[in-house]
Amino acid sequence: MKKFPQKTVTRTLLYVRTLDNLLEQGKKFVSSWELAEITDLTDVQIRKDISNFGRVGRPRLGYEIRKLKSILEEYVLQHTVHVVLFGVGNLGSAIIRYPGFHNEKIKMVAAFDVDKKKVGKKIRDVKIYSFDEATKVVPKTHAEIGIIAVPAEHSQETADIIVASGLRGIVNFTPTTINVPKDVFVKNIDLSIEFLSLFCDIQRT
Amino acid sequence: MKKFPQKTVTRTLLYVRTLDNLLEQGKKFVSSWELAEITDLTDVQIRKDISNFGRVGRPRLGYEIRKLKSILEEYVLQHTVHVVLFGVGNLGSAIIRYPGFHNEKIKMVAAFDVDKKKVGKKIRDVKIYSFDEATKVVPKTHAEIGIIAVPAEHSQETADIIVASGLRGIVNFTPTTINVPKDVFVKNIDLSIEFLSLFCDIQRT
DNA sequence: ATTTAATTGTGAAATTAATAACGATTGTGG
DNA sequence: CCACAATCGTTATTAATTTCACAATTAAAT
Ligand SMILES: NC(=O)c1ccc[n+]([C@@H]2O[C@H](COP(=O)([O-])OP(=O)(O)OC[C@H]3O[C@@H](n4cnc5c(N)ncnc54)[C@H](O)[C@@H]3O)[C@@H](O)[C@H]2O)c1
Ligand SMILES: NC(=O)c1ccc[n+]([C@@H]2O[C@H](COP(=O)([O-])OP(=O)(O)OC[C@H]3O[C@@H](n4cnc5c(N)ncnc54)[C@H](O)[C@@H]3O)[C@@H](O)[C@H]2O)c1
Repeated sequence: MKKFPQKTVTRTLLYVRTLDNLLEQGKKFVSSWELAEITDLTDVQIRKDISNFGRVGRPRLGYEIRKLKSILEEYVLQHTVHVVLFGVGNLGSAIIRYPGFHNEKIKMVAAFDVDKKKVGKKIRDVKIYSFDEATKVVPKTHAEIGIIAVPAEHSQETADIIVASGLRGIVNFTPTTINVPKDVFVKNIDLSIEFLSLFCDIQRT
Repeated sequence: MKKFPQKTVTRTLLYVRTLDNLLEQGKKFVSSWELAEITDLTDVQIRKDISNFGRVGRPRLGYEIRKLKSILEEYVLQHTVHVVLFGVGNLGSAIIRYPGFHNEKIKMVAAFDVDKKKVGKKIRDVKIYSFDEATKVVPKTHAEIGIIAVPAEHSQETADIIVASGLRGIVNFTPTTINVPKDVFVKNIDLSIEFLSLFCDIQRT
């Protein structure tokens, strides 16, 4: 896999999502300008991003949606991502029920909780295991990413279990920074910070 | 409010969160190096960010935590942010119950749903109103930010209601791009894209 | 009082990302 | 078949951000 600007990767995933929608609407071609309208970016930005993946557009017509989508996916979506969830509380339950995590792109394959009342249950075909079973169960699921949705004070021990289970990616919803070996990638999603930074944007105008 | 690099603002909010924790632990001083360890950034980055707000550190000792915190907050946390929620489903219910949205920094003040069974109920002291009441209720709450947590196909109409209610900020959890006037700020949180981009990071190593 | 070592603060360099400018291509209509 | 206008793709330019190098400061040790 060649390496592209990090931002390009994120936007490319947005393009794929958009192209999916356009396909559903029965459209065949789309121009960089139209994509810019939909995604709230600029047409130049979009052409620049796409140019990373080769010459795929046709002057006067734009991009053939199906073709563009398949080329982009080749670079950013080689195969299904399998995720496991740690902490089936308020947030975890919502995530486990999210249809966006039960499709051909992302599949949730197992969940873990310390609460004995939850262990053994199933939500949306996802079985809930005890935390102790993680290092044994996770490898069998072929998961690549673990989600941390436990109380903040247990985020580090959960991260340790995730690492011990062999996962290389973590999405951390707790408002804490976790320590992991440097070959493990962490994406922190701190909702409070998102809201506060948006508020700063508003104030500064 | 002066304007600082956008990235600096986000990190500053992270520093404030970290300083809060250190204070709770009873610490008095912290060095840029220690902050770097905790936040997983570099010490230079941290000093550079802080230098935007004046000379606050002391060589040989580091930063006095209480003082640093109060200076940073002066720039990024003038007062409580009030938020209202649209869509009290799986995700919305989790958010409404999140303690992080019921403190002196962020306060959820109202929720809205079209489901008659939910309207009139209360979760965590937050009353659920009907969508029709939004333009009347929201202004009374002094809210600044609206959250979109309705099914994706209703995101645009919800955005329209939020704008009509006079809010200048939107946090959009649906996997769609919404159209709003240019003086309204939108923060899109697309979990699927977060997961997929993390997966790209993993693959590229 | 002087030295030393740790630590901050900052201008300059390097990197990364976005924007602009413009040439190249090609479907369309005459 | 030719001119035209729309659209892509690429190179150059500018802007934002991070990293580097090092001077300035000062608490602590002697
Ligand atoms: N609720 C939200 O909308 C929201 C939003 C942003 C961030 N968060 C963060 O997500 C995390 C979970 O939030 P929540 O509202 O779902 O909390 P919750 O208390 O509802 O759920 C926590 C779950 O983790 C399990 N758990 C408890 N102790 C555990 C341990 N030691 N190890 C493993 N699992 C344990 C509990 O059994 C429970 O099922 C918290 O850190 C919170 O700060 C929540
Ligand atoms: N569940 C998750 O963890 C999750 C994660 C990421 C994104 N999302 C997105 O968040 C949104 C909500 O997800 P969810 O799982 O809570 O869905 P949900 O179906 O559980 O909840 C949707 C809520 O919105 C209300 N609603 C329905 N139609 C409405 C309308 N026209 N106007 C206003 N409200 C309406 C419903 O009554 C319901 O309470 C979706 O767009 C989803 O894609 C959800």
